[in-house]
Amino acid sequence: MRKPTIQDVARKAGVGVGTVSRVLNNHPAVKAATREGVMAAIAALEYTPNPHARRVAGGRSYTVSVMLPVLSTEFYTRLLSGLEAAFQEARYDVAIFPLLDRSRLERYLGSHTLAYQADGLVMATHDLTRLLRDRRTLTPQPTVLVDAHSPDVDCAFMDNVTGGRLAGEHAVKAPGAVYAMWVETELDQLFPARVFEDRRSGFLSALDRAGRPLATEVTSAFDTLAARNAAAAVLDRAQAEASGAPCTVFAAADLLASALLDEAHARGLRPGVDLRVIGFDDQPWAAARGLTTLHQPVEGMGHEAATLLLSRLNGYRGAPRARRFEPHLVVRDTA
Amino acid sequence: MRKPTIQDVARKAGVGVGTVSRVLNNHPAVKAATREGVMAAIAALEYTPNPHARRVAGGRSYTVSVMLPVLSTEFYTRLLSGLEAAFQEARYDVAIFPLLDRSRLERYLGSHTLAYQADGLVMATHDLTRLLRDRRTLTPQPTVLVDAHSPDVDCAFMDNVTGGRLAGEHAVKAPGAVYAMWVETELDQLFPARVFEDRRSGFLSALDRAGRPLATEVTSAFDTLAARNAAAAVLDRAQAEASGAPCTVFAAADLLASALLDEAHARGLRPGVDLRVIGFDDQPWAAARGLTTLHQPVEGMGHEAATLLLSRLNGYRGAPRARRFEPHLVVRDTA
DNA sequence: TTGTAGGCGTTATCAG
DNA sequence: CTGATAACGCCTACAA
Repeated sequence: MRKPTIQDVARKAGVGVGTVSRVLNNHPAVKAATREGVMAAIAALEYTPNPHARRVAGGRSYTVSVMLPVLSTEFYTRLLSGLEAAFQEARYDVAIFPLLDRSRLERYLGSHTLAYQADGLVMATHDLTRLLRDRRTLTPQPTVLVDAHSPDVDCAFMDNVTGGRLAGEHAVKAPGAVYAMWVETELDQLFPARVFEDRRSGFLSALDRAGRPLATEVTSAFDTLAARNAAAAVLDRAQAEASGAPCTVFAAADLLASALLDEAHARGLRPGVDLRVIGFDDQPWAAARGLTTLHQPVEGMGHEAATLLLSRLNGYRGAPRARRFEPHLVVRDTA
Repeated sequence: MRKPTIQDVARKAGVGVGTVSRVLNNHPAVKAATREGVMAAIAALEYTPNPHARRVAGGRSYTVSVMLPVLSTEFYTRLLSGLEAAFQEARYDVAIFPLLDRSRLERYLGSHTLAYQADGLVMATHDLTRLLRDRRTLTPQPTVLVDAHSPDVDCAFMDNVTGGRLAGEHAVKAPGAVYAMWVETELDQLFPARVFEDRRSGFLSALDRAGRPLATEVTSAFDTLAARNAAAAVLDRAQAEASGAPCTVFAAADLLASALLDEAHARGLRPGVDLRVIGFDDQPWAAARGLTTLHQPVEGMGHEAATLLLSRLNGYRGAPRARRFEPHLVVRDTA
């Protein structure tokens, strides 16, 4: 029960291996009839080309590596979906390298897999290009950044400043006082990121432009309990300072908004009536709870990053390209 | 600046490629002097063997695949460390496949990487052997289960029943009432796991053997806020039912124990004096907070799983082996 | 448009 | 012990 090889396919289809190879790499110069015969043989034998042999033969391995921080947050799940969809379409496999901690990074740097296996590399959130270059652990291979940007390489990133600005512009449409809840800057010192700083600066600029002050802002860890406490703190302030119009609270992540909704509910406050809430992320449950929030085209960003890399793999030479993605406001019941 | 090949090394060392290959695979039949010369050449050239070529020629790629559920919990980080350490020692690379959702599983099943790249497969927590066999997506390759068990394949697993029992035996050493906090059964229906059921059955059997009743038990989601609420519920009960002796609470996960400690503190209760707390996991912070808890040799389990797989890869044929690992109680201040 | 042959970097076999 | 040399599965000229 050996795995079938290109030889087997050629024999079965009654053609030469060269022809099989051509249909595999859909080379144009193959007669339609021949192609179909080969395809049939491939299907019959359940043949899959051996990527290692492909790689050795001088070509490519049709796999790319993706390095990203901790998985399991919705953002990275969606990002991975976007990337994988695009790569799969182009018949590329993806190898995942989660950067759980520093030692793992070291391990990857010395890894054969990173150095050899992949035809290209996508790095999410953290720009490690310089690090990799210094270590010269890998033959320079096409690289693309996603959810991060650098002038040196292709990148696809989310414009969190714009996201914050959109939230701010929506917030000031109502007369009440404005509050905000932020997330503490990233946990891991090794890989600083600045999404929340960006959201904040966009938000503040919008308020500023409207001549509106920010009443109070609180910062919370990215965890449900901390969020609930922060929500309570905000509502304490808001209720103490209550003027006529309902206040607006911008929660810079839906996790925070969820806690705020819970806390408001516990206090008998009706979101959308007694207070306005604007979230950020548009998590799956947001629609059900009527949360007005910012939707990020995360899959789209992943897809675009993959496309950028694929174009390089197909030989594109040119200056680094930057693709910016904008969140958009989804207005629902809470604001 | 082409990457050096085995040819380059052979030339530089003044030997044949066969010899270089032998030292690479540390074949015994190489004179020490020759070996050193080759090693020197390898170092000088910064040569690294091309795993794809190895695969094509010799049949093995020196990489293994690891399929596991969501990363980012401490347990899996430690598990991965144990696995990676052992594999790295044997000069194997590891490819990680996070099973974030069902669609991703489908994707993996059709993946070249899973089918070709790996010489072996380790599956954590979920036994997907049957699924893979049915799909026959891959040439049957050596497989090992870790944190799960099955009579059909090698496995290394944690004995949670024993862990629960140890907690129970420690709990009944003191006279007060006994309470327990459990974690809701796993979120994802696709991959049911039963760690908490096991911990519970061990715990209950110990109480039973000691002729002691369980006063009250509560179940919580695996999340800090839910845990805090559950902790409050337990303490409400405990304070209402208070007898003379301090009660004992077994929190089946340190996440729960942490919330319990917080809630106790908020109520002015002194752990270790006014109530006893036993956790489970021995998370990094447990020592600092003086938490009595169960330590699991997670890295050891990972290491052993890797060792089992490596022995298969080295040709071991024999009945499936099961390696059981036991948590042990770490007694600190809280109980 | 297609088949044949050489080569990719290693391992494995087989003489010496 | 070691050096040739034939695979390994595929791609890519080159020739037909």
